[in-house]
Amino acid sequence: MALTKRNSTVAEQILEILEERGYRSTSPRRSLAAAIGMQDRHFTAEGLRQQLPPRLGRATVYRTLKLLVEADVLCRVLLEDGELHYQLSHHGHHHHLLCVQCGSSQDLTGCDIEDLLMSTSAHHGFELSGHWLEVYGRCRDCVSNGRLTG
Amino acid sequence: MALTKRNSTVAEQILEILEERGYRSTSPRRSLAAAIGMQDRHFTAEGLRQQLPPRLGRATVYRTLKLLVEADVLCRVLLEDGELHYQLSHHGHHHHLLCVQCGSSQDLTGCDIEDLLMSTSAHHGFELSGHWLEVYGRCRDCVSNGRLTG
DNA sequence: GCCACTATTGAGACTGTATATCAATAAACG
DNA sequence: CGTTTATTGATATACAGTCTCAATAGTGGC
Repeated sequence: MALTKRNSTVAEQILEILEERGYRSTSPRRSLAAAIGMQDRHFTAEGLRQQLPPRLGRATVYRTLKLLVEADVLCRVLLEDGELHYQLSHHGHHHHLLCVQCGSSQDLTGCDIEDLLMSTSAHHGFELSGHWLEVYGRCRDCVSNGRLTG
Repeated sequence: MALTKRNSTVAEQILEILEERGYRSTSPRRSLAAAIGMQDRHFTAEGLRQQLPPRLGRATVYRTLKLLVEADVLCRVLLEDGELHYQLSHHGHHHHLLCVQCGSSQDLTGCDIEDLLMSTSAHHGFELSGHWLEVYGRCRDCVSNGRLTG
């Protein structure tokens, strides 16, 4: 259900996915989809709302974001300060490397976290059903472009 | 700085740790410490407040909880629904196995998460500075006491 | 014990995020 | 078209947490 760049735009794909799930294609949702397609970073609900016509109600923004998370179009990103952001989801369940300096994020791939958790949980007699992981640090660019750690 | 059960009560140890860090032993803090010592589960700030004399202000509860997290007396626990809880911290930085059925939590030990994250991050040119992990599932007791998955 | 100094408190206002209500509106489809 | 039903948005509300600031209360010195 995740987005795969083909010939259609991100906004079009978002609407398609919603329709596949039985949701109507409405004018507010088209605006939302277009705005989400323009984001190149993770964003907050309120930040997104400011980029939309003011007539679009707050509730609609939050409702739609929730739908899109359920549809795995978006994923939630928890910043180190507790702020909740959203970003396009590309890989089903995955985790993020969040740069605390420039705010960029990359997906954490090539990581056997799931396996490790599964086996460790088993040692505790624990039947694993889910987990939440965010990783904070500095991305390659920020590390090389200057030593400023602030 | 974490708690170690010796001859003194948890409440006494909490106050000692605060004093070591230069904070005064006040009546509200004694109430808070006593109440925290009574918890046998992770708890919310508001939940704790309801167990305290009403004259104890909301701000004081939140302020003290923050102090205790900084002092590593408490750690934060993020439930699957996004609710933030607190519980006594025993092992410095660690993670939790949270039972979604009975609400219990155990510390995740014998897990090389840090090492794995470190090496995987390095592959991405990422300089790791911190992370947040919570694991959800069913504890040993809930798994054996009945097959109900609800 | 008393004083002076300063940390701490708490009432209440405020912020930011998110959800609930519900009448009005607008898709979808025959 | 017209009917049906999802959707919307203004608004109220909820909730978690922080800020302000005058009043209070520890603490250490005497």
